[in-house]
Amino acid sequence: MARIKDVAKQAGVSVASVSRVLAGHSKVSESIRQRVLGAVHDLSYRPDLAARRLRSRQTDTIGLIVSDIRNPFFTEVSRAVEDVSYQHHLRVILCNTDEDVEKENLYLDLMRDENVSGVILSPTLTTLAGFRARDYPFPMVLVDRCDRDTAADAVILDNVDAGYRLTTHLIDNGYRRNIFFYGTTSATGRQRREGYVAAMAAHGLEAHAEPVRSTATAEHGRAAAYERLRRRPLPDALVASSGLILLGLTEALRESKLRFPDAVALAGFDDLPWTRLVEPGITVISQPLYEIGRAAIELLLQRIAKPDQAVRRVVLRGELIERGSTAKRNGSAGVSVAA
Amino acid sequence: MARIKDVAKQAGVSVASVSRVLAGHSKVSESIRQRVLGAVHDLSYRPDLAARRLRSRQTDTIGLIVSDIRNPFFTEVSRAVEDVSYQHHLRVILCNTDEDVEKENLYLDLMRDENVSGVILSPTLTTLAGFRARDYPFPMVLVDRCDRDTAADAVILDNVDAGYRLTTHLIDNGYRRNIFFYGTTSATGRQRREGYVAAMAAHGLEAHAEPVRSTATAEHGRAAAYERLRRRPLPDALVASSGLILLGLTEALRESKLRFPDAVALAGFDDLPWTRLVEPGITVISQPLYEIGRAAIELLLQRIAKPDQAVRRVVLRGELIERGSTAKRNGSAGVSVAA
DNA sequence: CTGTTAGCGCGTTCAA
DNA sequence: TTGAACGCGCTAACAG
Repeated sequence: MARIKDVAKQAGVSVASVSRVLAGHSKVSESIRQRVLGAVHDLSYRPDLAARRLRSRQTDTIGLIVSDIRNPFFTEVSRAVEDVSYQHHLRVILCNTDEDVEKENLYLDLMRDENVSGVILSPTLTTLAGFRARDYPFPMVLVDRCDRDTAADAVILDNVDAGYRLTTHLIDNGYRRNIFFYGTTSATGRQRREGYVAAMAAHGLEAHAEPVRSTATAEHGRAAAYERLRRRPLPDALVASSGLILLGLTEALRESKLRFPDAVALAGFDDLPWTRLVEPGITVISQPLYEIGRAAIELLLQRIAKPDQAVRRVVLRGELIERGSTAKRNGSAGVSVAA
Repeated sequence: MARIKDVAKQAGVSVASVSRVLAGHSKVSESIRQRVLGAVHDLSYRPDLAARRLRSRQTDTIGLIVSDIRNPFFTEVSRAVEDVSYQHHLRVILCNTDEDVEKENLYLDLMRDENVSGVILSPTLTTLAGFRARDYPFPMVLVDRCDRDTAADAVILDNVDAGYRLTTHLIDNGYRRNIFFYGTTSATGRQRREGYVAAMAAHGLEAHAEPVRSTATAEHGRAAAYERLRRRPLPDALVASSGLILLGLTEALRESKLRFPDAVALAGFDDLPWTRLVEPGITVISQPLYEIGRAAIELLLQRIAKPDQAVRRVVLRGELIERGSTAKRNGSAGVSVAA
């Protein structure tokens, strides 16, 4: 393995000159430049990153900490983060917390030890409470989860609005006894529930929100829905606060031999391929997933460049995609309102 | 930020003793141990990884290079890799190649520069040709893709067998004009096609394999299938060589207003949630995804521990999951064979 | 068992 | 513009 001193010797210059040529920002005569580049090529020299990092105190590495990469939301976000990072010559360290605060803290400690350039975090509820980015020794951007008073850059959906619109759509289409299944492990589920509750109240309807411990799998959502579907009377509609919970609800309906929208309507979040494929299609709020990831990494890059600039927040709007699972009911309230 | 010398001073010992206590493998008196640990705690000392890596020439980092993390196969594999890595105090650097050889090479160079402990790679066809793990300066394990003569540790499905069994199942159930859509960008698709061709031949049937440039999205599969479904006569069945292509085929059938299995049967790979949800369920070969990822990282850990041991290969068997999309045809060959 | 010391490979002063 | 020398923080020899 060739070292910088080997290159210097081969080129007949000092190691400092080699370093300068490689760094590119200092003034070096063209002749030295050429000789160094030639030697680098001849020796197949590659700078030692460990040494460079020790000296420069920079790692060109960012950390991506999510609850579970298998959640399609985070899958897509991580892809965007990796894409942009790659373009900026940054490596990405991937971490899954499983909504476990201890694991999350271990990973955050790891980020400090790694001296990463920055971190993109989807925090647990516990960590989000009173969260301040400047309490950490590295730049950090939150994604997907963030409260109104959180002191950190963040990229989120307008969750309250999304929950409100999705619920209003159901009500407009004649569904009145709507049950909202929301994940209790993240701020997102609670915010969407808030919108649901507001929409129900705005129409003089009683809200029924079912908490779901939606830790990464759809299983909890399925179980909760299945339990509810055994009781009578049946609700008019089931609403999921996330893509994973929606999957669980769909499974529960299938298992209960209930067709939607005839027996029970269904709606939720994330426009994943299967929501289109399951007949007659499932109504969802679509999030611009890749865009969210891209915004997060770009916010982080800006924060790295200007550590002291004011906190910024990117709030994206979800798109309501109406499908058969919430088709208008005959003689429904929606119709009478329209009349 | 406290340094090792600060800890040494605070504890009234030498830096070497601090290093020994932290390393744990040398003999140190209990009194020094306690004092060092106390000082470490008092000063909130954290060793500098950059310095440690420069000195020890080890990074405790592994690279995971896949075509696209959004492919559910790699999503699940990456989760397993991260889990096991975490347990072994290893970090994971995530890389997406998009089946692009140039990107793949850049990432492999990066792995060298990073001096990673090892790499898990899902190689492009180009890279797989004549691949030898020992041509690289770090331990490497292949996942998902591997030829018979590849000189590298690898974890793969028995793809030929899986393609054969899936096709045989179709034939047994009375489907004879079966078209196989396979991804041309990976060895996996070709191997599964091989099994398909063999099964068709074994029953005296003509094989029709349609190449699909399945670069990470289902779109190419959808387009290819849609094109074919416009022509007459229709085939008896569509078979996908991967989960993503299966998604595309399903979309094409939906778009063509063709119901399965009545108009055309459908089968493919990967037992993802949606294959159960799309009525009447899609027949698939299920791969033990998490298991594949786990086997890969464990193979890598063993290779790291014993760099010179013989090349090993883990070949897993897929499980045929029969669903409505390939229901037995009336008066079919399957019935007559069974009679 | 403990301390002293010499690097690991590089970037960056400081003089020239 | 260029080169010599120092030190980033740590681990591993070596000597005691």
